[in-house]
Amino acid sequence: MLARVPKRPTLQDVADAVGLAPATVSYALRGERGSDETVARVRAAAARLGYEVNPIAAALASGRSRTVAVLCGSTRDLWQQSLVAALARELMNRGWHAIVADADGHPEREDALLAQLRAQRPAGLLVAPLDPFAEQWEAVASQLPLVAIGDRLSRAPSAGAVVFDNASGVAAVFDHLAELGHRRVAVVLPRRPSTPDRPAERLVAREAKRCRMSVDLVRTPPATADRGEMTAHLAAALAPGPAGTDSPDRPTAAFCLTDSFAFGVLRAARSLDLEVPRDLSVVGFEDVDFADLAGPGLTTVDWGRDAVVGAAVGQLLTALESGRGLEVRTIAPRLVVRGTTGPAPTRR
Amino acid sequence: MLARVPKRPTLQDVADAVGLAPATVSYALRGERGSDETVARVRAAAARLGYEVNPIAAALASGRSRTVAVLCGSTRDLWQQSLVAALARELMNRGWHAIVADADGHPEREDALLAQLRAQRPAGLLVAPLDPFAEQWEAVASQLPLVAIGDRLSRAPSAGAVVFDNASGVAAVFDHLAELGHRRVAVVLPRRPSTPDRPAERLVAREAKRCRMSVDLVRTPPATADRGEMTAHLAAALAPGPAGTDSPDRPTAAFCLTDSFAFGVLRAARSLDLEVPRDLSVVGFEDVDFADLAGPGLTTVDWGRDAVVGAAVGQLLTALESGRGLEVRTIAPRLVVRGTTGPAPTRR
DNA sequence: ATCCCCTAGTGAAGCGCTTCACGCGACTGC
DNA sequence: GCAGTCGCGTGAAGCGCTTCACTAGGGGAT
Repeated sequence: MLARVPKRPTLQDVADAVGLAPATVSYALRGERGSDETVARVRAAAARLGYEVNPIAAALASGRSRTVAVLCGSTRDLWQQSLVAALARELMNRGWHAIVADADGHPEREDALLAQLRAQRPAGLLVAPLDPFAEQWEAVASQLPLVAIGDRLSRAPSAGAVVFDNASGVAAVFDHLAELGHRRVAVVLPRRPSTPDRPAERLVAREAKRCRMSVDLVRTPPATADRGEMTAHLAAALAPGPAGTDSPDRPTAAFCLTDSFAFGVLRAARSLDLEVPRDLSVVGFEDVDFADLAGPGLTTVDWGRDAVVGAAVGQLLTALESGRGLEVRTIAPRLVVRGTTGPAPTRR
Repeated sequence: MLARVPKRPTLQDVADAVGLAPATVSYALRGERGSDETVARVRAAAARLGYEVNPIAAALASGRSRTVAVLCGSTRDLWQQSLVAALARELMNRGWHAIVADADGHPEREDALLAQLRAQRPAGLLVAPLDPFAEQWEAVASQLPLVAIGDRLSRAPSAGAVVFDNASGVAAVFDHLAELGHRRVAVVLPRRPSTPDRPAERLVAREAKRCRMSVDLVRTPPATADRGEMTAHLAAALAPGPAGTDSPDRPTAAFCLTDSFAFGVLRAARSLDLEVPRDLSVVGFEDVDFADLAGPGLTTVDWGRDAVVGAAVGQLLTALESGRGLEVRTIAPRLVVRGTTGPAPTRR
């Protein structure tokens, strides 16, 4: 038989202890009303009794809670995994709670998940890379403060966002590759059937033109448990053309819009017997904590996870606590040159 | 001005719709009572109205919730990060919610975090690697179903656990290294001042003896944002001794009890100009999703994250839903040989 | 001295659900 | 035919908090 759970003190207990009404105690603890002296007495009594408000009761009574829902596209993606962990940590540190969900790579599940999350009556919502074009966001954002991370939600003007200055990031990458003499670069991006003409592609096209480079667009299936498919796909895209032609008849650099893809390219390169960076330069576009952990270190565009998390959580909580409005903030990325980029192989 | 949030239907609304008492509806929706016909009618009405129970009100009234708190030592640890993400996903898929917190590497914060989590009145608790010897677990486990992951909580007999059969994992590693001719191995483990004589160390000592190998115990600071400290520490431990002595006067293999440490060793090796696996073999002891992502692929002991998550969540929810007791389950690890281990360098 | 307003504090009504204790009719067994 | 059961359904009491509407008293302005 389990020991009985010791009963926690309630607001009423504190009220009895100080000889005031529960309402007074409630106001005092939140510092909303009451004389300084009363507030002090109430706080002291609460501390003495070990009282803590029951957030569930508070949420029911007020219709609000100190809980934020975090929804992301897939925690199998390394960047998102690290992002979600950091978001949860930051929320916790600020005295809030996170309930997290991920669509696990199935965008069609988003609706159901969102409903499931909202059933918990979160005070706000943080959404990490999902389909930013979906119509639903408009309805959601009009009811619940929402901050998107990575992309502004084009259909939801009232939502806040923390976006990356992709233009400068992409420009930095192309400059870097151009300097190293690369003239043909594979751009690896996710295969997203639903959103044609993505800004990222236009950006890439523009920068490539500026640097006078040709681009192979490689649309890649997402990282699943079985990475074989992704690797094979990338290997096919990076393999040299028919023998006898000018070597290398293939991109000499790969620019991956996700670090997972970059790791995929590294695997593909190994399977093709291409040495990095001698035969192939590889650039990522995130900065998972461990991009520099293994091998020669991945050259990558660092999105500054901590800055992003700070901006997103800070913005949301400020809006929640002081009613200020949400806005779109831009975080400037930084190119981190490590070991996977080098001079383009010279033609023999 | 925001559009008004459409009022959600309540239990009362459903009751009115079917002409029954709220109590009846409540029982019917949970399938606890009522004739089949009534249950069907109630369910139909609920579906028609788009009714969903308000989990907050339910939690307040019943003192229980479909929420599980997940507490871990540090989501900066790659394994734990991936574990937490998988736990949250699994819980969500089963219709439960996760609220997560991590001590961020500060065991002394655990108490406060636990209090913060428990204030949310979770139905159960999932704790990933933290100090399993702490006394507090006893009190916690006696009040709240708790499943530990990675270590059985020695002070809390009523807690469930999913543990790894470390003995067979460690044995496999030593066999593997012995077969490759290694005679001196560095064992890299976390620096945990408070828990002397850890079983892991005894295990290592026993297996080393069995395989007639000598061991350098390397206690390493945890992976912080600045990985320099860790790398330097490891480099010092792996550097050859004074020149002129029998070469290599250093461990020829490193066995890391955490994959983060393995990546640290890889960095240290690079800084020492040791080639892996020619000069130094490296074995990890986890299997973060991406141990095979970069470089030659890390030889590692695979803890089978999905099996672990399934066992932990399954056990906890079964206990919660059907009142069955908790138990200690053991997951057998698997040695995955990849590219970071090879024959010991021969003495010149 | 009068009026008004402002502040501190309070009573009571919920928030939306669960659950206890009970009424009622139908069924069983003798 | 009658007490004892059993299953269905219900009224009402909370769970612990917030918040509205209000009272009482203490200035300041007039």
